[in-house]
Amino acid sequence: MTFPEYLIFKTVRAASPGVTTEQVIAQVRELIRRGKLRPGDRLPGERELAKRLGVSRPSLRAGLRSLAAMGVLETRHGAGTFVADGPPALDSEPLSLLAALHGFTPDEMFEARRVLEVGLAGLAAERATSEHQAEMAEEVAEMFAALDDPQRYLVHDIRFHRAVAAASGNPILAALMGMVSEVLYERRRETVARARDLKESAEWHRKIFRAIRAHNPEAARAAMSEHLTLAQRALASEEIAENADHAAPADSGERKPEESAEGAPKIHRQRQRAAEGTSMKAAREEED
Amino acid sequence: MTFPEYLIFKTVRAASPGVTTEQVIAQVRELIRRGKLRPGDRLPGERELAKRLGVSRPSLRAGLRSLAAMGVLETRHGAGTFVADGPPALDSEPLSLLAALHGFTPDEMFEARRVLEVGLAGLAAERATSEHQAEMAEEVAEMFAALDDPQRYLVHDIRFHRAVAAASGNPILAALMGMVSEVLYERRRETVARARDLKESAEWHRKIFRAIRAHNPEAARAAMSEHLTLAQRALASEEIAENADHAAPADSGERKPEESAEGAPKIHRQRQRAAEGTSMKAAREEED
DNA sequence: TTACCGGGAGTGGTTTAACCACTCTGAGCG
DNA sequence: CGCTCAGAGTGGTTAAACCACTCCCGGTAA
Repeated sequence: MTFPEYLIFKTVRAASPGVTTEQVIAQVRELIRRGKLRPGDRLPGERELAKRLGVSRPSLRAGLRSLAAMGVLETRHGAGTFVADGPPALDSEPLSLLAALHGFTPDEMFEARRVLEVGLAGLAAERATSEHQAEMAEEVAEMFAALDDPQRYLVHDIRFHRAVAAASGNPILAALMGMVSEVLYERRRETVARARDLKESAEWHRKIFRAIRAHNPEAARAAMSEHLTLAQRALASEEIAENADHAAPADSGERKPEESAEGAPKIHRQRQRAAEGTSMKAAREEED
Repeated sequence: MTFPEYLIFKTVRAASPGVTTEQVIAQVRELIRRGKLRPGDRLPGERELAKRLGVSRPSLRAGLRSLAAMGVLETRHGAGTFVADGPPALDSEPLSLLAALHGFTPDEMFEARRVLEVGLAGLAAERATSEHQAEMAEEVAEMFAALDDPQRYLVHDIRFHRAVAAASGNPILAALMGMVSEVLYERRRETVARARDLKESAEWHRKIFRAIRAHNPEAARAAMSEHLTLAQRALASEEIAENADHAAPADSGERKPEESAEGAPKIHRQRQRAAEGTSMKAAREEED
């Protein structure tokens, strides 16, 4: 007896510019902006929604997929389509691919992270509540307890920085920091086994925590900056050691030779004019 | 005579987990990470690509659409699908929707922007080349020349900040700044007509420029911070004036009454467990 | 020779209709 | 009372066909 009763979704065909799929996106986007759709909400089924909007199901699906790639929607096979909930977060995948596409260096990534985290540390020192302080203290303690287990240490390292971000009270900066960090951690997970000097790292985290607890923004910023500079240096040396093991793999992959006669371009190269549209997607990690 | 000669794209059906579409995404992602696909490259046609990967065309399209929503690909009707080129940029749409979804305040957005731009200004002061300095000087001049034309002023305002970002030498921070700024400018475009005190704003930009030219990071950071604080205050007062005109529209939209019998939920509300995937999309703006 | 412009080939965009795979729920059974 | 499993409803995939748009190339006229 499902009835098209309260029809928030109205046919969108009339007087709408652009391609059909764009209309679907625009429709859902407006519902979100108007507050009609809130985190956790479940959308009507694709068949019904397509009927209501006056578009075919594949077109509807294309639109929903774009929104899903943007992190706005989540689809669960067999269950339905939902508005993303959970803490505000931006997908790291677009940034990761952007990095691969334009050859961002780890140093540039670290620099971006330092700018963000130093700012976050300063804000956290101004605003951290006792709850946030307790969370940071907890993670610092866990780090000291995991000095002999790099993998476990890394988990609490990440959580500490996440706690600082939360304590800053600025969800946008926190989301940006998370996005950048995730890309960096992708690389770090591979070399973390070689991590050394965890003790010194833990000490720096404690220093940051104490400055935040003391509500001393300048000290917090300085400590965070110093910590990240050291971490960057440590990571660089680890990767040098890594590359020393198996001779520089660089770009030569384990891809089959696959005859590439003369410098023939693998793909038609062709210039294009500027345009629009983008999206991103990534995998979330769980908390133990 | 198009021949499947150098087949970079190999069938992906064998031993691949997850849904079909994900395999397409993973395949293209890997090609990008391996450097086989570079900005500006044109992908094979959808029909051929689908055949090579061993998936149906709709599935292939779904994957390509996700990547397009992430900003990695660009499709042009009648022309083809291309790897995004141009300056590294992140789509602002996901952030914009995230803001609508979680109710970010303009103050929070401005704070995020200040952290980013103050950092960028500091880096620019350390590294700006004479070309970058010339660009900034040009925009400052244009701003002074457009004091009586808020719309035109705004254009050069945006360009100045973009120039500073470019001068910082850090494309990641520049992309993040652009993403945040774009969301802010969406709102500002509406109230810019009321802009006042453009003279003072221009003076601050000049101050920032002079600090960067003098390679004085601290002065550049301070000037940028002050400028943004003032801009934030000005925007706030503009919006107050704006709301004073037409009585607070707030949430009540011009949507038809459309019977919403009893507080019935418009959409089935239903909790869900944490998951993954996201995406975003937005429109690029052109240069005059 | 040069400039224009028309058409066709090839591209992405859309639709239809059907089937598959997964999830959730509730009726029935133990 | 608790478990199980079948069914309904969900998103995921495929097929084949057609439409709309771009681009380029060849013919034509200046």
